[in-house]
Amino acid sequence: MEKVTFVWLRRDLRLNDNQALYRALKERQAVLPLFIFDSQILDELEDSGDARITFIYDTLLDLRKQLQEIGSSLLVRYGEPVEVFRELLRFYPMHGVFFNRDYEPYATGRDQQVQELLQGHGVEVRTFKDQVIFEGNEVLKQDGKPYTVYTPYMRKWKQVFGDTPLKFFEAENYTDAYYRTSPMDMPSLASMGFQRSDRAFPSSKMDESVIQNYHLWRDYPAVEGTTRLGMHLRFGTLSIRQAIAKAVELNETWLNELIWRDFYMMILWHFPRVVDQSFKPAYDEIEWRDDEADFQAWASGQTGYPLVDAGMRELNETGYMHNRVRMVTASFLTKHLLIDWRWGESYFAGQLLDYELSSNNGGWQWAAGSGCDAAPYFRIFNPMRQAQRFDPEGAYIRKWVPEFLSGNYRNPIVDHKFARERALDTYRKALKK
DNA sequence: TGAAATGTTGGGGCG
DNA sequence: ACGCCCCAACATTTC
Repeated sequence: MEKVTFVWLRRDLRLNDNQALYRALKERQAVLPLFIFDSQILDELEDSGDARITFIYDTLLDLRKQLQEIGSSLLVRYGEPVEVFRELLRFYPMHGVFFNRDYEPYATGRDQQVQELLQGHGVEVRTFKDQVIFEGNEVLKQDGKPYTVYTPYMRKWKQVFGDTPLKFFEAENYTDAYYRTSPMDMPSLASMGFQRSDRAFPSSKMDESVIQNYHLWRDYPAVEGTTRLGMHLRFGTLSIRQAIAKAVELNETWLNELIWRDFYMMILWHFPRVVDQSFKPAYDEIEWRDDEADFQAWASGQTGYPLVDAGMRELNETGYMHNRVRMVTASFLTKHLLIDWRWGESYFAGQLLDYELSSNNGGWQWAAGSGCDAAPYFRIFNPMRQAQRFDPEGAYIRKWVPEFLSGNYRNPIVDHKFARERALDTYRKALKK
């Protein structure tokens, strides 16, 4: 049996412009892509109908089909990755395992264990940069330390990026290097404890007119003015390099948003404690109210503030929320209701199809004021004013909170002026300690 | 990638 | 013609 080189796919679910796959195909023979449904991650999910699992599953079916058309296949397993590799070592003579680096704390620990296991068996492991343009140590301040403020980071990022065109990892010409095999079975969704979801997923195609007008329309939730590509960047069904190239060509504002993505991934990699601690430690002195009933009202879109409720209902029904509204709902939970940002972050993590730990954590800590380069604590969104400015016709609110106009809408859960002053008092008290 | 409170200015009504 | 007041509009400060 010939020696196989595995390419372990994780958050890079595509066959083209995928650095690990490209390098394996170019440098090796008998390359077999592998995906592992990580039971450590899946078992933590609360909803057995989680649409993201269906999305991954259907994406894998599609990749397997593409691979079968060229005489290869996709190996899919369910379990703890270290155990899966231990088993694969018994069945396959391995030449190597290639994969793209992941920067989350859980993933780095897991990948380290896998690497040790494989190297202990004499299998070469090679890892690559693929899901970001610049990794944590590639954009640093003069003093060699990481940036913790976005704007100077963004300037340096652009300086390092320069003006040479991006190189893509075009793999089409190397299909002979795939492992020849008959079609392989995949574990069923049911066998992993999941049911199929019928939720609609956004397209991974980049809409040029949306990108061109991004700076004009991105703040209006009633308008289809954002790209909705977050999910595809999360799972790698769109390459970040393709997106960056398009942004450089068409829209600076969108480019800056993509740089936020690198920024927050870099922050998470350098400061993994932000996963459960405030970037600014003083903010962990805040006496959160943590009121369960208020949290439920917020989560279910029953706060009596139409823009907040519209956002939460959009999230609950579609798995998506417009970015402007994410800021408003997050500000409302942390400031008006004085509920710990971790509660909100965790709720978004469970609902958002495009959920990405680094960005979600960064965004929540930004809203709560606890993050690096966060909004100062006294910057409190007025949900009525935000609605006036960004949904002036009320089209977004009408769509998600139809009873707002018919007069059956509930009273606000808390008075704005009162909640604002309560938040200021509570934050002030914690921060002057 | 705020909003509210406070300060300043200037036009117009009016005695 | 002038001073006074009101208040909108804008600017600055404060949270």
